[in-house]
Amino acid sequence: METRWLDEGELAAWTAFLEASHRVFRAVEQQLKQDAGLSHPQYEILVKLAVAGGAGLRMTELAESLITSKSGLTYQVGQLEKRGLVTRDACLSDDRGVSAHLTEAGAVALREAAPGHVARVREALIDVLDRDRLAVLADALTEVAARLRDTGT
Amino acid sequence: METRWLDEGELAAWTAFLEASHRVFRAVEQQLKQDAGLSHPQYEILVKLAVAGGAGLRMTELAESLITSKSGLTYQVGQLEKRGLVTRDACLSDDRGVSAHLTEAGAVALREAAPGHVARVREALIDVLDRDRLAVLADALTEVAARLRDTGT
DNA sequence: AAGCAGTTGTTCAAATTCGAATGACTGGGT
DNA sequence: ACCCAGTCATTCGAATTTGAACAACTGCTT
Repeated sequence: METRWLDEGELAAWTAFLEASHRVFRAVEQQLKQDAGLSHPQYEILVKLAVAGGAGLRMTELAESLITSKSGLTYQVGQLEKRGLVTRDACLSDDRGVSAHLTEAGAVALREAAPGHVARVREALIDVLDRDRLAVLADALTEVAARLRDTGT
Repeated sequence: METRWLDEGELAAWTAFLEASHRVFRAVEQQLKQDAGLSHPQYEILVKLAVAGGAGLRMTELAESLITSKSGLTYQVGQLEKRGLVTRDACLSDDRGVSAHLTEAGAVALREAAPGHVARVREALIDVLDRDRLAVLADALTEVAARLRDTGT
């Protein structure tokens, strides 16, 4: 099959996507590490667990929602557990399972980290765009994510 | 200062950005590794060097355009050099400098890898969006990238 | 109730990433 | 000519990531 190369506009879109993603992640990562001593994956784990509430979350659910490998998650949760921000408990309904919970210290750490993180997210992405472009961006990327999610990617 | 939390739309945009980025990178990474035996960073190095042509590129220039650390680049270029896809030569005008060049084998590897890569990029991002949304996306992310570039991030 | 394919989470080794430290060199000012 | 702050690329160790292999368990089927 003949390759359909990217035209000028398409290439610009791809390039911008690459550069923006890298730079935004870098900016966020740096802020969190510096001000809260957390990596972005770690911060995301805390957020997901906070949202989940008392019930906690299974490791697999957590790994899927973070789009990371299971082994990577095991490692990161281990790190957070060492610091006392997270607990791992056996699952009642499924002996194979493990569910992670936010500790009180974890909730505190999240509360303290959140304002600086949100500020950086605004600075790097949200506040750069006007309402309309942001809406289109959200819509477009939601669809992109959804497609890949369904593909099993 | 009082924190300006993200409203519903803003949060949706940030979430979509996170998920889409992760999934797109993952998809691209997987395709390249599987079909061409290259990591995405490695592929990008080959592309930049191909564009640069005979003159090659300084390590620092390369690192900046790839948005990676210099030490990370040294490692990856080392890997490519081992495989004979890239050469490192002393810089004539600056004895500290090193410039990287694409070898004939590197050019071949790139030619062979490109079609599959482009196809995956289309599938994951470009072809998911209509012309208008793609244009807005490109425009928006170009600005996001530019801001962070200027900030030194 | 026994088998079995599939799921769950961890462990392991290998690959990659980063930042700090290093050694070499540049360029301009004195 | 000499110094000195700054740049260049690499090296090093530590942290992180990944996939494959593994052991334990589920729940369906027979």
